[in-house]
This record gives sequence, structure tokens and C-alpha cells, in this order.
Amino acid sequence: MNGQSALPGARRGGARTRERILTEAISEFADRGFDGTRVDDIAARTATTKRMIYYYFGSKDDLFVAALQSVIENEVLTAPEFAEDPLGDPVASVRWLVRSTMESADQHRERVRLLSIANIHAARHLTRPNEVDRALTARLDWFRAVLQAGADRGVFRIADVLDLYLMIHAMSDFRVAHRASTQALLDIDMQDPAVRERHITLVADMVLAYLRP
Amino acid sequence: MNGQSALPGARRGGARTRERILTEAISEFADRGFDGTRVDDIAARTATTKRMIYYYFGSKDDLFVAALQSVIENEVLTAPEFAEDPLGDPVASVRWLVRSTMESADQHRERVRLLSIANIHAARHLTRPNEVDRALTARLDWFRAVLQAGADRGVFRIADVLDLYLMIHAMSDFRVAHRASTQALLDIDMQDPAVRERHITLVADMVLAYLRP
DNA sequence: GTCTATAGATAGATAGAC
DNA sequence: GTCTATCTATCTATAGAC
Repeated sequence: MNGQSALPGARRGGARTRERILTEAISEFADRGFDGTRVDDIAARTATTKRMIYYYFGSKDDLFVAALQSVIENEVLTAPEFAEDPLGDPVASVRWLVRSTMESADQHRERVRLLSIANIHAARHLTRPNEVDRALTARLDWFRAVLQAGADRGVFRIADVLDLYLMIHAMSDFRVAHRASTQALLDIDMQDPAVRERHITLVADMVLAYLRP
Repeated sequence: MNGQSALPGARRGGARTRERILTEAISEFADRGFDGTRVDDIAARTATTKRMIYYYFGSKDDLFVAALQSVIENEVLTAPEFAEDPLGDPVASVRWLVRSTMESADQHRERVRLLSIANIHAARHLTRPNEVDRALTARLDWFRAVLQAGADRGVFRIADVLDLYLMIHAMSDFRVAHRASTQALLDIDMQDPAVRERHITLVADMVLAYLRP
């Protein structure tokens, strides 16, 4: 809008640079962990220099905070809309939740790995933006309504929605975060789509069997 | 105790030094991750110097390999003997397996964290000593016999022993490895013994409900 | 087996011009 | 907003005496 840095072209250029840095940072952090990642390497993978990383993000820590927040937001915001009416078929709704959670973990490998890395550092990089908070609350509310509808109709027993949600996520994330050791110790290939389908069915069956009155 | 290096006193002293290094390495690696750990810091926590770490372990990588192997062996070797006869009560046997797996993860926090860290680095540090292999095989054989006994008696359906074992471990390890983020995101305190008991019951109920024909 | 001292490389972060 | 050049600290690993 003026002759200096606020021009649309400059702003777009800046935004693109910032985004490219963030993209490469996510990839490097996910592959090498926080301390294993070199700021120089991230810069080398972008079209710019290291100086821009500090210009936009201030520090390596803050860059990781931004990377973690980005992948979480991205997963939450691209999550499929609830395909099932919580007042419709409770069994189909639970199956849908399990499938979408497990497929989402598989598709957002970097979110799973970054969260795992953040936990090693006591999650000091973890923030919870309002958008994420809202999406999480909405998801839990939906799940609660599903369980309530099932209980009202006598097809589900009473269950703790938070604990169930936690365990579904535990099994989903573990498949991605512990891929290497599971291959080495149990010889299970979690990248195999057939194995994934088998696990989706297993987890859905476990949850539904638990919920049966 | 003596003048030279081959005397028993020296051997014991050396073994103690090596063990002290390993103990502190496990603690530091578990707290800070592989690249976040400083060899100097490990040395500072022992009664010796950094030089001894290289004398005994050769490199930081090999020290991590030894640390990971040590915590895995330690957990496997201190695991409780099968308290249940696989040909006895299948339901009680499954409950016992779930409880001992989940309590073991809680008690061997460093094993869980080191394995999580190893997975970030594609498990390149993970070895599988014969002793661990034998214990794992014995455990799976026992679980398979339990499932078979249950099926024979018509109280269990046919199930994949490996997948079930995997999911029990997923839920056990996740509780420890993702403690920080679960506290932040879902406000669940997994260090609370009451919560642990709730989760042990939940997981056992899920598995047993799934197994019901 | 244990120590002091240090090599050699590289990390995160910044100065300052344009 | 972007670049080159560089500071300062620190890291893994080793040399070499005892």
C-alpha cells in the first residue's frame, strides 16, 4: 500500500518465505528431533538464508513452537467433518471416529512425530491455540453425544468419554511414532495398508465390544 | 586396593565405574533425548571423567545403544513371572497380562522414553539381544496359549495374538511417553495412581470385551 | 584405568549493509 | 526483507602422561 515493505508483492514474498521456512523446519524437526536439527540445514533447504529464520521466528525454540502449532492446526483444520449424525447410528459413529482418528495419524506423520519429540522435552513447546481448543472440544462433545445416544437406546453402557478418546489416540499415534521399533521387535509393518485396515478394524471392534452393555 | 589393572579390586572398580556411567547416561538420555544430552554432563554426574566414557563405550552413539539395551533387558529380566497358568482361568490371565504390562511401563519410565527417542532416530540404536528375544517369545507363547485355552473353552473368540499384544503395549507406553501433552491437551494426570488403576481396568475390559465370542 | 589438556569442527545467534 | 560475514560458545572426541 506504500513504497516500502507493505507492498502486496513484498508481503506475499515475505509470507512465502516464512511459509517455506516453516515447511522445511517441520520436515527437519520431524526427521531429526529438536536438538538433532540444524538451523543451517533448514536454511539450506529453503531459497533463503539462516538470517531469515531468526528474522521471522526469533529463535530455534520459537521455530519449533511454530512448527508444532502448525502441524496440529493443520491436522485439526483438515479433519473431515463429522460424517455421522451423533443422534443417528451410535455404532456407525464410533466406527467412523476410530477410522478417521487412525487414518489422520497415518496421514499426519509429522504431527505425530513432532508431538512425540515435544513430549521428550516435557511439552514445553506445546501451545493450545483457541482454534485447536475449539476443534478438540467440538470433537469431544460430538463423541459424548454419540455415547449418550447409544446409552439412551440401551446399545451402549456408560463410559468415560475422555479415557476412551485417549486410548483411541494412543493406539493411533503409537502406530506412527513407534513404527521402527515395532518392525524390529514384533516384525509388524505398520506402513502396509492391509495392516492399517486390520488395526482400524481391531480398534473399532475393541471399543465397540467395550461399549456393549 | 592394588597396584595394577588386572587385580580383582581394579576389576570391581572398573565395573563399578562403567555401571555408574551407564546409570547416569540412562537418566540423561531419558530426560534430554539423544542430541540434547551432553557427554560432559554425564561425566559430571559420575565420580570420573569424560575420558572414561570413551574408554568404556567408544562413542556417544554406542553409549546410547548400551543404555537402551540396558533398560530393555532390565525391564524384561525383572518382569514378574507369569502369575497365571495359561491353562487355568483365561480371563484372569488376560487381566494379569494387561496389569503387569501397564504397571511395568509405569515403573520403567526410562525404558519407555529411551525407546521413544530411539524411534525418532529410526531405531538405529535398537539391538535385540538373545535374552530379550527369548523373553519376548516366551511372553507371546504364553499369551497365545491363554487365547487358545479360552477359545477351546468357548469363552474367547479367535484373535491375532501379535496385534492384541501390540495394542496393549501401545496404550501402556503412550501413558508414559505422552504424559506431558495429555496433561496439557486433555487435562488427564497419568501420574495419579487412581488414574492408572482406572486405565488398567479400562484396557483389560476393552481386551476382554473384544475377546468375548 | 584414570587423569589433564586440547584439538577440530560446528552450533545458535547477531552485526550491519542495502 | 534480504544478504554476507562473523562472534562466541560449546560439542564430540582424542593425545598423552601416569
